[in-house]
Amino acid sequence: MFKYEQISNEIRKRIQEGFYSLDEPIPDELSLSQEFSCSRMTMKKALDILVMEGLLYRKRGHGTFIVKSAAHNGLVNVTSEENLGLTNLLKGKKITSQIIKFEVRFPSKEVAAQLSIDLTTPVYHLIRLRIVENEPYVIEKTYMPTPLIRGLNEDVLHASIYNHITHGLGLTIAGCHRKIRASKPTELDQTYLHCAPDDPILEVEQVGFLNNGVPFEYSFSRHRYDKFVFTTVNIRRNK
Amino acid sequence: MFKYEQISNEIRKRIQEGFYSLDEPIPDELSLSQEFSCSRMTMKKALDILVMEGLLYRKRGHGTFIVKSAAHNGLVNVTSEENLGLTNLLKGKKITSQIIKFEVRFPSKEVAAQLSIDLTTPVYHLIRLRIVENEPYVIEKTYMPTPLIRGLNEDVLHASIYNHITHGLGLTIAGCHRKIRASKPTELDQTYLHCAPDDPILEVEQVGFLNNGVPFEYSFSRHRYDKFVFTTVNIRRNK
DNA sequence: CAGTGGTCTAGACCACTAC
DNA sequence: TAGTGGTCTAGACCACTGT
Repeated sequence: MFKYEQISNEIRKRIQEGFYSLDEPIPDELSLSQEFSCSRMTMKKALDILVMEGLLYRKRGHGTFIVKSAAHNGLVNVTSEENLGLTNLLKGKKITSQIIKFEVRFPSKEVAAQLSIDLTTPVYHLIRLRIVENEPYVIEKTYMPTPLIRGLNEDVLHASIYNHITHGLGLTIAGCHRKIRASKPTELDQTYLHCAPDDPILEVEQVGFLNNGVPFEYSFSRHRYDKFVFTTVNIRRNK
Repeated sequence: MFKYEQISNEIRKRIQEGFYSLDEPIPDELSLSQEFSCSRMTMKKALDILVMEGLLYRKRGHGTFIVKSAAHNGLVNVTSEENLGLTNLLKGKKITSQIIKFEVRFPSKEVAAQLSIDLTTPVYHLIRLRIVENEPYVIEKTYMPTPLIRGLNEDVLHASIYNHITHGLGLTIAGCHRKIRASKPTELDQTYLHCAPDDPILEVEQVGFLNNGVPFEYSFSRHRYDKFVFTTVNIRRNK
């Protein structure tokens, strides 16, 4: 735990508890760096985190302020933009998986391109239905390079692939690129998600990559439209 | 234009032009800071930008590498996460707007809460159909506080509200919070977007806020499912 | 061990804002 | 003019990786 993390955690707590007034700037960077016994650069880095989280904004020559819409509702979009897999997102709920397909294949051109592998590297091709509290939520179609994601078996597929990758294989997930769109339900969707022919689907196409920049999964997740919403926080970079 | 921006632009150009090998790390931070005659902190900040853009990744104790999936396709998701309005997104295309509703009202509880105003502050309530090259693309329902967004008129509504806010009013847009979901088409959607009763809609609920943290718009944009896809890049924060 | 990136410091000057 | 945040420096030590 680094100093700037400790400091930003402390200030986040203060914001949430109403320690600072909403109508005035919080103390300036110099004062705060003295209070926390750190340099101004470290203070700035701590505040940077809260700015990125949408809790604070800065006004040059004026001060640093609390974003009102972040303080007035209880949500406080702390560390949005996670991608830990459904199992970790819905902790506490009973999640099960039905395996619809579990094969090894050569990749199509498209899949090979997305995974940065050649056409002769086998990939897992798997389709899972994810069920939350006995209700179908999402169908995931996933491609993963077999040399990278070893030891995949039915036990893993019934639990959490992400936990297998991070804990079982010791790999570190760095992030993902996503495309989000609306789509009409396919036959597969209707069968497994129990949705009507006119129920829309929220589809997320995703390339996940590791710590070392290697793509490890290319997936299409098709979500029931009444069960999912994707939230993003966009902050403009400093001009 | 700051030094770290110049440097990150130069390195981005190099990556895109294949100046650096994909199999080796790019030069280390000390060498680069010497090449660009800057401190290591500034070099780090320049590289930070490219890491956030998904072009580079770092491996502690090893070096800084180019993300293969970013180099091998021409897309190179540079400065993703923009929110400049349709007019600026689709530059070069002919965009027109049909005004469906343009009223001033007192806000509902929900709208007032999202805009951080009280129930007695009037808001613009407007609905626009945005048409690209003579095809309907999206219906936008927007609420904006009248004291904040002054000078709204039909000319502005037919052009670009975002440009009015930034150039006309001299305000600076800082970012937005978005919720993205799939939805069934309403009567309004079907009428104006010319979509079938079973065509899904991609809805984006958005609170936009200014430089000074004040929310300036609360909107629902309903997109034709065959015209839009939302792209996000998620990078895990340094652990 | 040497080489890398990650953090942190104690200053400096600049740009912008309000008074 | 005084106070703020934004940038930048020249160094330091630490954590991690490979040989």
